[in-house]
Amino acid sequence: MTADSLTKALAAAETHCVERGEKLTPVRKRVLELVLEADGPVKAYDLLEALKPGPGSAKPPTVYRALDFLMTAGLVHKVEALNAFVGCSHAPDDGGAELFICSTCGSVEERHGAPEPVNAPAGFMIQRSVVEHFGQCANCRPA
Amino acid sequence: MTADSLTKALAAAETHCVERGEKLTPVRKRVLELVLEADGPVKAYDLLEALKPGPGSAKPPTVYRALDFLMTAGLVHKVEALNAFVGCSHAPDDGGAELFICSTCGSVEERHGAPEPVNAPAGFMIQRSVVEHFGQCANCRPA
DNA sequence: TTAGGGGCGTGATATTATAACATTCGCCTC
DNA sequence: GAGGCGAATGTTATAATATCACGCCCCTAA
Repeated sequence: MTADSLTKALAAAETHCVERGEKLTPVRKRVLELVLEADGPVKAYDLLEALKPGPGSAKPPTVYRALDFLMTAGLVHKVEALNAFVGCSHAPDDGGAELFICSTCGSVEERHGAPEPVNAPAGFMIQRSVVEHFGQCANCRPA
Repeated sequence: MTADSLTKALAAAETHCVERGEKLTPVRKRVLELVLEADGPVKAYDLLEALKPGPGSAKPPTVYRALDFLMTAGLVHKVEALNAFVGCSHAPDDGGAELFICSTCGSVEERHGAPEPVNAPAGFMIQRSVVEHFGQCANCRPA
């Protein structure tokens, strides 16, 4: 992500939060920035490291609270299979996304609006779906 | 799962392993049994507790090694979003399954053969997919 | 017999995440 | 301005999940 688009994304995130009646505080904004800057999924404790140039502040709850907020706001997704986090590249419209993660270069592509599963159990009401595909992206695909 | 079908499942698992040139050792068999007995996803450390009636044996690596083996053999699936494990209810044919997990009663339904995602990035080659749906099963669904 | 490998025991430690309580800050009301 | 309230954050500790590293035992094949 370029510096320019990063700035835009942060501004858009701020607007999005305000519309929801919430605040994108400095800590939250900084965490979002770090997640967006990364070129792939980021670990919570890597964020924690990045957050503390100074001596004291930045303990685990700090980063987990920020991540929780950002996930609830739809600005960040958790990659469950990696215990890592990625920035949401779409308009933060809904809660669910389909992720395509390249195991070679770490890039993540995000898709929304996947169809309902065709073979769900009868009467099952889906509330949240985790869909993560791991493999090789076009660039990393072996010839 | 009834005691009878549990016995059958264990026998089938044993056969399956032998066909693959592998051994369903007592530890592995006991772990599989515990996973199958449970009526929902099981945590590794709960298995660990269940494994040690005696004083010494059963440390984390024991159960994780057994789970790794069983997952590789296709006998157990990991629920990534829960860091928990479920027995495979199908013939252990392939590596991927689609899971429907009831958040109320904890029951898990498993489906195989989901269609390829319709909107994958161009050229992306999927190697492994994690698909987990959380919600309410027909029995637990609010009226 | 003697390696060699697989499976497992064991102790230590790494990694991921949360609980519980204190503090600060803005805001509203009185 | 004083006081109270709630949201956000700081802080300490600990829980929960997972792996590393080493060594032993057993089997088997040369």
